[in-house]
This record gives sequence, C-alpha cells and structure tokens, in this order.
Amino acid sequence: MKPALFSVLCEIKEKTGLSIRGAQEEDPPDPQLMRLDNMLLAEGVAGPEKGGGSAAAAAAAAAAGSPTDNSIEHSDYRAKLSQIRQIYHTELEKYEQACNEFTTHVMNLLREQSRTRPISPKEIERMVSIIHRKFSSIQMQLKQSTCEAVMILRSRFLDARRKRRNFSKQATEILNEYFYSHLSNPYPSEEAKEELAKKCSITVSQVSNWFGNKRIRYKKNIGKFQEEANLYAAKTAVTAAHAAAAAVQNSQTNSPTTPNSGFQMKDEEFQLDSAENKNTLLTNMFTGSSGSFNLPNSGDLFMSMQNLNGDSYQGAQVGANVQSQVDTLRHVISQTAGYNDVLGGNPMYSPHGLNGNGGWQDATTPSSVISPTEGPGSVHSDTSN
DNA sequence: TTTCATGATTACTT
DNA sequence: AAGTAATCATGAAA
Repeated sequence: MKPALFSVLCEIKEKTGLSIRGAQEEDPPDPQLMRLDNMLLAEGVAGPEKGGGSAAAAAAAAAAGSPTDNSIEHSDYRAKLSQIRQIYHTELEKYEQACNEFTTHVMNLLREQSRTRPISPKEIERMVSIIHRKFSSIQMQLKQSTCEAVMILRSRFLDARRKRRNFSKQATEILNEYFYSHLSNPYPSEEAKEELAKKCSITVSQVSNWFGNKRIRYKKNIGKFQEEANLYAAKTAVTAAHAAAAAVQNSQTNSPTTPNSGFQMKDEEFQLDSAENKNTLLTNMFTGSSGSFNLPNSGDLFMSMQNLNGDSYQGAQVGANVQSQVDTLRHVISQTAGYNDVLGGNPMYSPHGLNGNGGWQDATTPSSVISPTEGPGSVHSDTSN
C-alpha cells in the first residue's frame, strides 16, 4: 500500500513541476544590502574590532569642528558607537544562529518526511535558500536600523546645536573670570584661547564662540551684567590683592586693611595667567578710548594710567607690579576709595574699553543705537575726561 | 507651558 | 581669518 501511494505522489509531483524557477536562486548582490554593508564597514560597526571604530569616530570628530578637539564629545561618540556595534554584532549572531537552527530543523523535518513523500535534493536546496533569504531580509532590517542609529548618532554629534549642553559651572567661571579681568580688551589671543579651552575642557572654537557671545551680549545690555562684573571683579581683585601683598611684602607699606584678612577665596581657582599680557591690558585700556598707546615700559604705563584717571591708588594694596589686575583693582579701589561714576546710578562697574561706537577697539561699527536703558558708563569712558 | 539663558550658526564686515 | 549682529535651538528655571 505504501509504495503505491508513494508512486502516486511522485506522479503528482511530476505534474505540478516543482522546478518553478531555479535560475533565480543565485541571488545577485542586492545593491541596497551592499550599500548598508559598506556604510557599516565605513562607520566601523562592521569589520575589524577596534581600529575601524576609532577611525570613523576620529573622522566624525574632525568633521565636527577643529581637529584638535579630542575631548568629551569624541569619547562619548566612540562609546555610543561601540555600543551600537556591540548590539549589532550580538543581534547578527543571534540571527545567524537562529537561521542555522531553523535550517537544520527544516532539514530534519524534510528528511523525516522523505520517508513518506518524495523529496528531491533540489527541493531541499530550494527550501534552504528560501530560509536563508528570509533571514537575510531580517538581517537587512537589522543593518538598516543600525545604519539609522549610526546616522542619528552622527548627526547628534555633528550638529552640536541640536544637542547644546551648557558648559560646566567651573568652565563658565573661568571664562567669565578672564572676560571681566580683560574687560577692556576681551579678545583672548590664540594661545590664551587654547589655554582657556584646556582649562575648561572645551574646544578653542567654543571659547571663541563664548567670547563672541559674551562680548555682544555684554555690550548690548551692560546693566544686566553689572552684578556679574562686580562679582568677578571682586574675585580677581582678591587674587590680585594677594599677589600684590606678596609683591610688596618687603616694602613695608602698612595698609590699614590687609587684603587677605578674613576674605578667603579659593585663590588657586581664580588665579590668572599672569605670564602673558602684563602690558597688553594696560595698553588696550588706552586704545579703547584714546587711541593706541605704545609705551615701552610697563612701569611708565602704570604711572601714566594713574595720572590719566586722576585717581590715587593706594599703592600698598595695589602694588607696583600687578598691572594685569588693574582693571579689577581699579574697580575695587573705587569702591573703597570713594570713586564715583560721573553718571551716577549704579556706579559699580564701568566698561573702560567700550567706546561709544559700540566697539571695544576701534570706532568702526557705526551702531549709534546705544541702549537708552540707563547704562551706567555705557558711553562713558573714564579716561576720556 | 512659558520665558529666559546660552551655545552654535549664519551672513556680513573689516 | 576673526569679529559682529542677528538668529536659531535647546536647557533650565518660572
């Protein structure tokens, strides 16, 4: 009975013709798949373990900004990428395994069935290839979503605007510190920018951005920044006072109020890069409002500044060699020595370097719209009178 | 949710 | 190339 049935089945099969389209089997490399593979390879998700990943990350970082920023975002990017990579690989392995399992399962099934019905090797082959195709389409989905993830990651990191993070408090402190202690000329040199970038763990271009924003915003609404200016002025002044105290320690000028008495601030945190621009600050002070001065001797400079301002400095507190702090010192001294802004109002801090034309250095920008909102000293430069 | 602060970008200018 | 002014987009406080 059984052989008879078997032969019947064979006959039926012969008629239906199983070899429907065998030629289609050799799957031509899907261009879409190729594309995905190439991309994954290029991004370092597929391919060799670590080398590709970091290379791609480096490329991405380089494209993001200046080539010298090897900071947080870089490693962050790398970490996220390797995470994607790991997920991708485990998923891929899972699929592979599942595919193999399923294939053997089907094979076993077919083998079992081959006892009761005729199954040609071609049929088995076809079955297998169908399974493989199914799984590879799943794989393709995996690859596609991985690619998407990488793209999103990249765009997140490349388009930093989208993922704007505020700088750390400390970084802002440092930047503000510099800004207000160089208020007369808040244009850090390239080296200074690099230094600041390092200190703040940000990029040089971020420092430039910050100063660009700060300058413009400060200028736009000086009143708003008064408090901040005072705060940082005081901070730097303390540092300066310390330095001054140290500088004139032997000159026995008995100041009535010792600067460091009961006024402890974390000096180390606010110490200024005293090395460079000892003179630039002063010179720039003058260039800000009265043309460019090029005095060769910083001591002379210091003296001439005193004269120009008509203020008398308490030399004991200031010290003869602390030019880099003149800006802020002058402010502090103005408070203690009864310095009053001519315009009245809130005479706490006046922007020495700002000229009436809306520029720090030259009167090139013709914006005559100085905000009328009581900017004490917005047009006032105390060296001009 | 609205509003303000702030880092980044863009179009110009110098 | 570096700055300015305006603007965008997001983070955080209200």
